[in-house]
Amino acid sequence: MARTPRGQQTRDDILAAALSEFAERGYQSVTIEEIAAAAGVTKGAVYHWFTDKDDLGRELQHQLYERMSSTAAAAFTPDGDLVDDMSRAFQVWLAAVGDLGEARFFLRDAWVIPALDEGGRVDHEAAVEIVESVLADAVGRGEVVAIDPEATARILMGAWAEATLFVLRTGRRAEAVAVIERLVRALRPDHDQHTSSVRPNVVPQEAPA
Amino acid sequence: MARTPRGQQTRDDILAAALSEFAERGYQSVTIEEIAAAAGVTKGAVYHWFTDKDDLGRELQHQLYERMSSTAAAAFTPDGDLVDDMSRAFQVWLAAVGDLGEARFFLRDAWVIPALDEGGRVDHEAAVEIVESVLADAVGRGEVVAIDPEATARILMGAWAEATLFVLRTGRRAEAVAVIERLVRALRPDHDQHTSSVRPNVVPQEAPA
DNA sequence: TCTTGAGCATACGCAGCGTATGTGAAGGCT
DNA sequence: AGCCTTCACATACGCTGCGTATGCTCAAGA
Repeated sequence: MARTPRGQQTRDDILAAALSEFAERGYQSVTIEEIAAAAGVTKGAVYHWFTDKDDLGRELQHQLYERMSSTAAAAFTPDGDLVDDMSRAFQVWLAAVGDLGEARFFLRDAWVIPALDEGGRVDHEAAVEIVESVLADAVGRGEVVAIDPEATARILMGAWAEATLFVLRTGRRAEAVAVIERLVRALRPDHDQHTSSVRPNVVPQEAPA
Repeated sequence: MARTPRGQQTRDDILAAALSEFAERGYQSVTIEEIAAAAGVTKGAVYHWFTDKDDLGRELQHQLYERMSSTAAAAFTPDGDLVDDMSRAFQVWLAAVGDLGEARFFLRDAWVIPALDEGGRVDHEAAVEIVESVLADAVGRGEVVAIDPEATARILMGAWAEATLFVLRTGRRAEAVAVIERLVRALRPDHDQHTSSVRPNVVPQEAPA
């Protein structure tokens, strides 16, 4: 695809311009020519590097996914506490997310770009599978009640996405984190057996804003 | 708008045809002329009853919302148990939802039809406010831990929507209901009172815009 | 019978996407 | 030193689909 350094530069320019426009005005209402103009090239350049508008959108989705998920996925420790891991992953994710426009493009417009079941959703499916396997492990260790891992993973991702938009819209980050943590904590077994090992009293390392 | 019975009939035909097409192939890829053809009329009839494609889409969204939410909202009893109410509301909602295509149109395409913050989302905002007020009441009664009602309502709605799509895709209704119930149960106060000391893991990050 | 307006059909302009084709510059080949 | 090829775009065009402007038809009053 990208061969010469000059070509790579224009390709990056196009992607950056497209992300900016998409974040500001939404995927549908942005024209190829507008993207080209914002990148300082013409339509031909865009169609040289991308087959069509959806291809460009999918590439951007993939880049955003890489940026946000790579750090978030690292927050899941192999045998760590599920609630801690999820809470940390969510906050790392929040830090990696850009502004509200980018998040809306990433989380909402994502469903419009491919035909909804084509190749563009592989990233999202991969993310679901990560959460799913983490949940399955936790279930296996008895840390979490026996609950369908796939259903739980997908539903949690829905909550996750909505929480992201809420934080970016309102700025009330602590509230959203508290809710997410509370929801994940719900997956722990009931306190009937009340083993003291499940006592996650986390000491704050820094003062919360 | 709709004056004569014949006109009302045509208008209903257009709406029915549009919903069918949207559910099958998605909002964007369906043409006005295709809708008109499916309804047995021409484009002129569609533009006689609706100002544009988005207006038609918004009307359908509103109809679907009415159908699904009217029953679900009735499941919330004035001073009932929150977990029971939410669980019942979710199942009533599931029963009112049509097929997967309709749900995808309703839950996914909804964010594309207006400019995302225009008048089309009033239904969704109203639904959020219902849940929010129910939560606020429950918080006031001490039935639910002190938690931001708006954040909780929105995040729960995200989980709710994802659970709906999961059920319609997989048919595993019981699993999804179990997860939803579990998540709502998480909002109840802990039996042992160590909630107030729990702080989320703090990740260094500047406040978003 | 004539008018009026509601309910649609037909025809058209225009934007925006994708394609087909043209062009200049930077290397290789001989 | 000329030539050719390939990359990296630009230009021009056709086509689709939206919205609009206008024309037609029929039923219900006047």
